[in-house]
Amino acid sequence: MFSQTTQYAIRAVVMLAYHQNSGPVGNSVLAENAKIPPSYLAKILQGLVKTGIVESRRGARGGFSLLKGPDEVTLLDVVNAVEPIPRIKGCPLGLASHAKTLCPVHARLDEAMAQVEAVLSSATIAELLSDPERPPPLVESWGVLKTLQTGKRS
Amino acid sequence: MFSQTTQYAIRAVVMLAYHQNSGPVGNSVLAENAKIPPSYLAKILQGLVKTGIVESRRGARGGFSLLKGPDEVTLLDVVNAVEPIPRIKGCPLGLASHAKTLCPVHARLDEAMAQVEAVLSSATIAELLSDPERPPPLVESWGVLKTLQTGKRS
DNA sequence: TCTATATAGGATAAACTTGTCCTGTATCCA
DNA sequence: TGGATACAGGACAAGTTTATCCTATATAGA
Repeated sequence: MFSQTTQYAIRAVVMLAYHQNSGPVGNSVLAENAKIPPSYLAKILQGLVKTGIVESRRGARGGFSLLKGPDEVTLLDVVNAVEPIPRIKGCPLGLASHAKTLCPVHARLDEAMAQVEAVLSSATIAELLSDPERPPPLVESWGVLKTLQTGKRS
Repeated sequence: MFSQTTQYAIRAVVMLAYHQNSGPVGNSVLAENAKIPPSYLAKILQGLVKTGIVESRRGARGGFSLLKGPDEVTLLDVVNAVEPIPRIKGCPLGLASHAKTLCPVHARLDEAMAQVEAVLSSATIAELLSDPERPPPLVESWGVLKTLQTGKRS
C-alpha cells in the first residue's frame, strides 16, 4: 500500500529529525542508520529537497537536514511529497453523470483515502519521536541515539 | 494506492453483481461494460475464481458469475482477494525491541491500513448498488442496466 | 458425435518501480 | 589555491506490474 520509496522517505525524515541539532547528515550515514540502499536514498532525498521538506548542503561537511522543525512536519507531508495519496475527485471512468456526485463505489474508495490522510496528518514527526508508550522509531533503544548523534563526525 | 488490478477487480465484481440473475457473463461482455482490457480481465477473473469470489463455467454459454450473493461480499473481500491490505504485524526492520509493540511510526502506518479495511468492509456490494443518494456504479443511469441485463444473449 | 463457444494457462512484451554507478559541481579547509 | 568531501543528475539494469496473444481444454447444443 505504501510503496518502498514512501517507506524509505519516512525513515529518512525520521532519522533526520533525530539528528536535528547535529548539523547536516551525510547520505551514507543516513542510509546506514535508516537501513536504506545508499544510492537509492540519494534519489529520494533529491525529491524531498525539491518539495521543501529537506535542505541539502554540498561539499565537505555537507549533507541533509530538515528544512522545518519536526514539530511542523507530519507523515502526510512526507508521503505527499514522494507519492501523493490519490484522492478521487471526478469519476475515473469519465462518466458524465458521476462527475458531481461519485458513485457509491468510488465514494468508498475515496473515503478510504481520506481516512489515510486523516491518520497520517494526526501527529507531527516530533510527536512520533516522543511517544512514551512506544519504542523510539528506527532504533532498538534510546541509548543508541547517543551513538547516532555523536557519531563519526562530532 | 489501489493498484490498477485491484480497481479492475472491483469493477468486474460490481458488473457481475448487476448481472446476478442473468446467468454467466462472458469475459468480453464484462470487459466492455466495465471498461477493462479483455485479455487482462481474463487473468484477474482467474484469480477471483481461485479465491472463491467468482465462479466460472467453460464452453458455450459459459462465463463468470458471483459465487456468493452481492449482499455477502464487501469491497474488502474483493481487494483482499487480489492484493491484500498489508497490515503491519511485526517491525518491518526486524528490530527486536519493536516486535511486541510497534514504534509510533509503524503504528500509525498500520492504523491507516486498519482504517482502509474498516471503510472497505463497511458495506456490501449489494448496498453499494442500491444507494438512493448516488448514481449507480459503472453506468450513466439505471436505464442502461436494462441493456446490460437483456443484452446480446437473452 | 461434431462444431462453435468460451475459459485456463503459458509465453511474451511494454511500462513503471526499484536500485546501481559514474561524472559533474559545489563547498570546506589546510 | 589545491585537494578532499559530498550532493546533483543522468545513464543504465533488474524486478514487478500491466497487458497481449496463442494454444489447450471443457461445455452446450444441433
